[in-house]
Amino acid sequence: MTTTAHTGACPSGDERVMLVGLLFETNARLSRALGAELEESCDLPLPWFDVLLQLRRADEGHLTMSQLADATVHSTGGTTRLIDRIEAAGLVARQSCPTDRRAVHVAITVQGNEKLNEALEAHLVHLECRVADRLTKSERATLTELLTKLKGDD
Amino acid sequence: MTTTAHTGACPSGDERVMLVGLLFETNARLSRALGAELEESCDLPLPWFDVLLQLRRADEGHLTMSQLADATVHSTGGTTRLIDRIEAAGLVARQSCPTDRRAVHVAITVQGNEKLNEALEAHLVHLECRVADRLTKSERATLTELLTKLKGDD
DNA sequence: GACAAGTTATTGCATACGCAACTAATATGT
DNA sequence: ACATATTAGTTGCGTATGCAATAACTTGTC
Repeated sequence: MTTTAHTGACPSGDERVMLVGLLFETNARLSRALGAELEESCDLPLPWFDVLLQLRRADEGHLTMSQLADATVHSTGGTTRLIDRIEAAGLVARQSCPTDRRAVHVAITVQGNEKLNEALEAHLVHLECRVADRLTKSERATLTELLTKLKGDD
Repeated sequence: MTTTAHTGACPSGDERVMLVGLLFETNARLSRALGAELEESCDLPLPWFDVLLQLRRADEGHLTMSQLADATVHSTGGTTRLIDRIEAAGLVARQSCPTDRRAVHVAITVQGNEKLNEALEAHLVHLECRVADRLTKSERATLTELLTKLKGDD
């Protein structure tokens, strides 16, 4: 009797299973490529870029650690360490929240803003080859719509 | 003079930047949720599930380490350790390749096959809520098509 | 106003992963 | 044929991250 096998009639090729597999793979390849390119051109890790972007988009110009953790889909513990590193590099600053002494506001610094501008400029170039050359504007709109639905609210 | 700022006219809201951000976020939330559910119901980490799935889909019933690394989008070093763990659990087996003595074939074991069947069954239930409830069959087909284009060949 | 229960952030610990260096085997070019 | 280049896999090392426990604070209830 052999110790291995590759039979099995289970739906390993099921359309939905394939779809999420494809989503995971596409994300992995794209984030790997874009992350390497961003690191190469700007010396900025992708997770740092994500943090800076979330902060710039924030209404008041700052977010709490929890909000940032949720926005970047990290644990709060991971976010603490991530912000530690970005803050040590001078790109963001922690500030005490005036209305809740447990909370910490994270804001982007002037230096962080400059870095983000530089990174966005490079990122857009990379996106040209990796995204715009592969999907038309209307396909991108459709994809945005479908991903928004898929993401859900949780 | 303040040390922080949140101004900046750069295209942080650019349609393409938003799209890849959405892709990353959707992937993170979905893989976190599905991974936790799979771990909960089958005690199987998502990366292990991915490996087993890739092996079952492989033509000959086995893949080399390099093929597996590419299929799962990991480094070869990471794949070595990953297979170490899955092999220690008895779900896959390394075999020497008859035609190339550098290469190692990885095959799914009987036990791995059973585990995969169990996991697929559970996974399909989870996909029902997380995917099928959010996208119609035709939307899923469109999404598959767009992601395939976006993934590219690299 | 005091206490219980929930929330916010940080820390210790464990682990998974990538990179670069290395070894072994194979392919290529002259 | 032999030297060189290429490829396959493993290992050492560094690091990023999640989980669970903890401390500080807030909120709701009586």
